[in-house]
Amino acid sequence: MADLIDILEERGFIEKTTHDEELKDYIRNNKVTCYIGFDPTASSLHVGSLVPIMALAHMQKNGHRPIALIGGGTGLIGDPSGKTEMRKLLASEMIEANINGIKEQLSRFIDFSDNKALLVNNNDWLSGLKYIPFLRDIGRCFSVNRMIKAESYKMRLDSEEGLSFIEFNYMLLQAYDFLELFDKYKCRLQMGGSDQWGNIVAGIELIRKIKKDISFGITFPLIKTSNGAKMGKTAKGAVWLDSSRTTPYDYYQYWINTDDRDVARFLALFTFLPIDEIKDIEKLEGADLNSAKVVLAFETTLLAHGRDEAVKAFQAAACVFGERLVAKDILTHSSVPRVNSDAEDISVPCSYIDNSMFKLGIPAFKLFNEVKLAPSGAAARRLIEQGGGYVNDRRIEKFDELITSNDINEMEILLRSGKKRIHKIRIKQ
RNA sequence: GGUGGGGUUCCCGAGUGGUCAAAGGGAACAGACUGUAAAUCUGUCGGCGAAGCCUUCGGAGGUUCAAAUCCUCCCCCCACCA
Repeated sequence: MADLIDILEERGFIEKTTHDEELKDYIRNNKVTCYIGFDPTASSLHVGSLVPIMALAHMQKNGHRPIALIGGGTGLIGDPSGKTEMRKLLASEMIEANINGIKEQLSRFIDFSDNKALLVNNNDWLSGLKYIPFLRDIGRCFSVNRMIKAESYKMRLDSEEGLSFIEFNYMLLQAYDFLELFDKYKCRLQMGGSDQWGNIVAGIELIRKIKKDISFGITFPLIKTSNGAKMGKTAKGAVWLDSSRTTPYDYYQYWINTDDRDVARFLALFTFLPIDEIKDIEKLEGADLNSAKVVLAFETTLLAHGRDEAVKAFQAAACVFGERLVAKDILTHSSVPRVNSDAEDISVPCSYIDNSMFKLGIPAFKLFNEVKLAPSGAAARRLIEQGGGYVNDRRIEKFDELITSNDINEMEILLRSGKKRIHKIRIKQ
């Protein structure tokens, strides 16, 4: 069995582990079951959850059994770890809907067939807990003195907002989850973000106290871009894995715009390309990295949305920004197209507008607002006045310039905002 | 329950009667430069076809020619005390 810890380590997944040596031995010599929890706070996961997802996928690829635990029960409470503010409490119907969305997304990365991986919802065992027995059996194992020293609570304990009792309990519930999975599935390993360290250790100790048995934890580093921004956050909000929230094209573009310094690191974390090939990328500099970014964008889109969407996004980008061929000798395991393709910009955002609109003409700024290239008429106006508005690659000079039938090419008009955002209008007769 | 301090535009945060669509910073957007990168510089950054008008400073009323700013009531947060 391949040495999973080495693989994860090499690819940048590991920040800290408990019992380093015992953990390595355990994984080397056993088919292990391991779990990671996901919060059902939204109906879709986003790029920020990709590290744990990829970690589970690596587990599976190396012959182990991952469990994705969806926090349907704990989601009703909200994890305060490392957060400055209390989460809004979610209604249980919302959570139920979110769980379904998340399930589907996880299945793109992890194979849940034939119990090769499990998906569980902790609501199944948490919602039926009885308070008094829980306090007696589980609560007694926790020292409040220790808990209030936990790093994960520190921020909130120091803050003005404080920490509510319900949140303070979160640690017990997560520890109980681990115990439950240990019992049911012999799951001895929990992984999670670095903010989960306290919760993970709490579970390990609970298992030791109640079961007199050993278990392990691994935390991932918090992945930031070299710019210091959190992964997957843009001004428009998170970059989602759900194609109806973030289109495959935008998803692709998100990765294309990766900072130079992050390309190799992200290839290791967010694709399954062989690490040796990725190491070669580290030698590249400057514009040479652009090919590697194409591969990164292609592979990540492939994982999240499938081959067809990845190819479409690739072609759309070629159409808008010019074709960029990926050299044959880099990242050879990637299936990114490497020869000239008949570029078709099928995944460019597009809307259909009636021909009659253009008979009389429509002021450019209204059109930009209409297709949502600008959030308001005023914003569209500013955009164009500052020279950022284009029709069919021609800069628009006046904000109220009329866009008419003359601007239609083969039943299409291409609008562009700045350098990167485009929108296609197809004409309806 | 008592006392004190707060709630300002996407975020942080100034503003204590007109000069306030509201300083400053961040984020964002556009331009120049570039490689769909970073950094830097410049401009913009509530809405309206832009003239002026409309909406915004926790909520509802009120005082005033004029209210983010003063008064009343209410809601929420925080600290200390009980």
